[in-house]
This record gives sequence, C-alpha cells and structure tokens, in this order.
Amino acid sequence: MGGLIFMSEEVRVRFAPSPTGPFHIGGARSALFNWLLAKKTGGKLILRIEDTDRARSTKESEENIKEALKWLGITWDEGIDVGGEYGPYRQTERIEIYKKFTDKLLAEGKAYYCYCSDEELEAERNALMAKNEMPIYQGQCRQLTAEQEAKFIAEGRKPTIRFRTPTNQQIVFDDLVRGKMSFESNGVGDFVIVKSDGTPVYNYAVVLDDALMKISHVIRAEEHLSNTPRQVVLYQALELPVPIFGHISLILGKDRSKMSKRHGATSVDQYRKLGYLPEAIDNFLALLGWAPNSEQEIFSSEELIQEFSMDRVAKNPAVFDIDKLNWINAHYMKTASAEKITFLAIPHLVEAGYIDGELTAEDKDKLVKFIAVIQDHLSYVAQVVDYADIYFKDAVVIEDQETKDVLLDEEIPAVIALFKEKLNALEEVNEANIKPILKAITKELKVGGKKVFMPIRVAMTGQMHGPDLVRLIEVLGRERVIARIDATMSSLN
RNA sequence: GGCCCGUUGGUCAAGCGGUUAAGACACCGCCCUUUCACGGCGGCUUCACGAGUUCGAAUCUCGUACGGGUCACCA
Repeated sequence: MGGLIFMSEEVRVRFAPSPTGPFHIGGARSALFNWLLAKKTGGKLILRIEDTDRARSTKESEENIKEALKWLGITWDEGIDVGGEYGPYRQTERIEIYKKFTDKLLAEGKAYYCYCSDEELEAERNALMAKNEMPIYQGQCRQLTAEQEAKFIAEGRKPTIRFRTPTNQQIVFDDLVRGKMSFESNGVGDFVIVKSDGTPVYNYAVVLDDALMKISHVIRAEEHLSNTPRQVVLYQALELPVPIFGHISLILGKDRSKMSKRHGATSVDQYRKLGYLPEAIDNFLALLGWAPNSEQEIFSSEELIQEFSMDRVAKNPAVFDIDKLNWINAHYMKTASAEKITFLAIPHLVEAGYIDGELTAEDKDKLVKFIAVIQDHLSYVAQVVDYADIYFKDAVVIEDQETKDVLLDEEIPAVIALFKEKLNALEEVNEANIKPILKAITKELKVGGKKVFMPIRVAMTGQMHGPDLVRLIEVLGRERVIARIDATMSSLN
C-alpha cells in the first residue's frame, strides 16, 4: 500500500545536498536511491544545491559532490550545470522567488515578523527544558502592535519571519517506507522560515523548491522525518500539492550511532582514493537498506534499475560493514582489466616511492603483467603497496627465521643450481615453459614440490607466501630472478 | 524531557498467520593447491522482553526495555 508509485504521472525526484563539506557516503546512498527510482520509472532526477547556509557552503564542496556523483555514475536530468525549465537550481539564486511567497504569507497573516534575539530565544528554550516542557517558541511576537514593532526597529533589531503554525491539528502524511505518519501541530510551534538576513531557512526553501520544481517523490534520509510535519503545514498554507515522501533509514557505524568520521572513512572521496571501484560502491550502497527479491548479491547498475523498488526498502537502519564492501569490491577488482587496475595503482606506487610518475611504455607493460598476477589478491587498489616489494625490490630481505630455514635444507643448493641451469637454458621465459622445468626438478632430484617451489619463492621474494610463483618468474624475467636468487643464496654464508 | 522511527545470528538481510526461519559477508573446519588468495563443501550463531488475539505468531495488538532521529536565524 505504501509502496505504490503512480506510473501515470511523471516521476520527478531530486537529490538536494548542501555543499558544506566532504560528500558523505550516506548522501551518496540517497542520491543512488533517487536515481534508481527515476531510472526505474522513466522519470527524472533533479540535482539542486541547498546552499542557504552561506557561512558553511563552499564552491569546492559543490564541485566535490558533482564529481562524486559522476564517478558513481549517478546522472541528473535537470539541475545545476545541465539546466532545466524550473531553474535556477541553486537556492541562493532563488531568493527573489521565495520572497514573493513570503510576502503573500505575511499579507495573509500566515507568517509574522519576530524580533526576539538569539539570547532571548535561548533563555526561553533553556527555561522550558528545565521545566521538562517542549522547547518550542512561545509566540511573544505573534501579535505585535505597531508601536511595539516600531520600538524594536528603533532598537536596531533585525527580524526573522516565523510561520504561524495552526494549533490543535493532526498533521498526517503517507510515507513510502514507513506508512501513515501522524504528528501533533502543537509540537511544532511557530518556526522561522526566513532568517534575519533575508535568506530562507531549509524547511521553507525546500518546500517551495520541491513544489515549484514539480517534485513528485521526496526520497531522503530519515533524519528529515521529523522535519516533514513542518513542511506539510507549509504546503497547506501555500496551497501547494504535497509530494509523496519516502524516508530511508540511516547508515550507522560499528557502534550503531550515525556514521561519522570517527567510524573511519565516511566520504565518497576517501573510498575513491583508496581504490574502491564505483560499481562496487553502488552495489554495496544499494544493498544497505534495500533487498532484492532474489538471492543475488552482485548487481550491475542496469540490474539494479531493473530490480529496484521502493517497497523493498527497509525501515531499520543498517550498520556499514566494511568487510562486505571489501568482498564486493574484490569481486569487481577481479573482473576489471589489469590495465585499469594498473592505472589506478600508479598513484599509490608513486606515493609509496616505488616509481616516479613517468613510466616508459615498456615499464608500464611489465607493471600491467605484475598487476595481473596480484589482482585477485586485492580488496581495493591501495593494497597494491603491500605486494609492491615483491616486484620492485630486488634486494631481497628474508622475512623471519622460519622463512630463512626454508633455504637451509641440504637439498636446496642442488635445487637452486638445477633451477638456474634450466632457466638459463630456456629459449623464452614464459608460464608455459617454466612449469615443466619445475616439475622436472622434482623428478630429477626426487624431492617434493614443496622443496622446489618454496626455496625458489623465498630466494626470490624473501617470503613464504605470495602470488603464483610461475607467473611471478615470468613477470620478473630471467635476469632479475637469477640475480635475486644469487644474492640471497650468497647472503646465507 | 516532548514528539517520531526502529528492534530476525557479529554484520547485511529474506520472511507479510502454519517454513527444518532463505541467502550473503565475517569467523571456524575440510577439499583444491608449491604458498597465500581464488574457488568448492560443511559448520557456527538469530526472531529484544512480557502480556494479549488466534487452533496456531518472527509475522497482528498493547506494554516494557534498548537503539536512533528531531525539537537552530544547520541542512
């Protein structure tokens, strides 16, 4: 019942971030759900910037949001940059529009000037809280006489404009994910709709914008649920159609509180920098608070659009599980081309000092081959540095005594000698040729595979574990392999 | 504190009055393998609690507890 989306009318959804800081992963999920709903229904996604907090809004943040959305493949049909017939799409550019409606509200007596100062309001709030009462505005400025008003103005007070909230009313609305919602208007109080500097407050601007932009469905995070009654009374006072709401639950950190910096990486940018792939982030975010009608876990964007539906969106909040993200990302890492992973890995290798930015075409080709060997071991690209020594560091350092012991067996010198001999005899060093010689060594020397593979691995890399040995030998090439082995073996004496 | 939302294993979750309560991640074990990883197989662990409605409740109702959101001239 709550999940009905009327297909007869065009679905117009929006994502309306405020550009006040790094683009949060929760914002990305809201954007994704809106985008999925738009795509699913053949509707439109509008990107609007809510920058009425002039002190905290920055251009950089806006750019960051746009870039992150593009990276995630979330495209918008109307809004900043692309335009549309309901613009402008940045709230600070719409001040004149809001003003018209404010004047009307004022003229109709549905709103009034309030001259109370911050200090007075805070004192009032504290007093009410102390008495365990609802900290709502008590309405001192509700019925000001002309004389009182003149006095305040003479004092130099800059008024805000408050909405005259109807008393003793039930404010009801339907929520796509939560069903019927009902609030007491007395719990809302007269709230500010225009700041003393003339800028509208969020709850007011959002109503006007959503109505004027003909938004049909407002899908947003649950933190806005308690704001919705305020918005509903405004729609009613303004005689504007109320959209359908859908409040999706929050993303929580490990300790079950709203995800914040102390829970680790929270911005889309941080995940991007660590080398998570956008398709993995989309896939993971979609599964946080939404479940498909199947057992499928891996979804392309197209499949997500196909399967998405608001009535499978969960009411309860979800804990952000980095392990699951890693698993999903690892899946996409495996299916990505080695070229792509290499491209993403280079900045990390540069930062860790393994390479400088300028690679010759030949070096790059070799690096791609190495990445192909370790690609399956990575959950995200930044982990490439954990494997970089194996490839870049010819001066082998033996990890620990246990590892060193591998080389101390009496058969080892013979194994190593024979390996070098056979490797040198090879016309071409490649996977297909290396395999047989290792096998031949076990036969000729009558030793187990472990006695062959392990010492070679340790002499080559200093480690007992690592990626496929045969492919590693091919990637490193004959000279480097032999040089490394010689150096390691002679260091033993 | 008022108002509002939520509660199925460690985590994501399916479930819509009758199921042996799916599946995935994580963890553990086994297999595969030169190692690690991948992959395959198996295991672990769940309906917050208490009443009620009903022949029958994870599913419906109420209460309690716990968690969260919100009450700004922030969004």
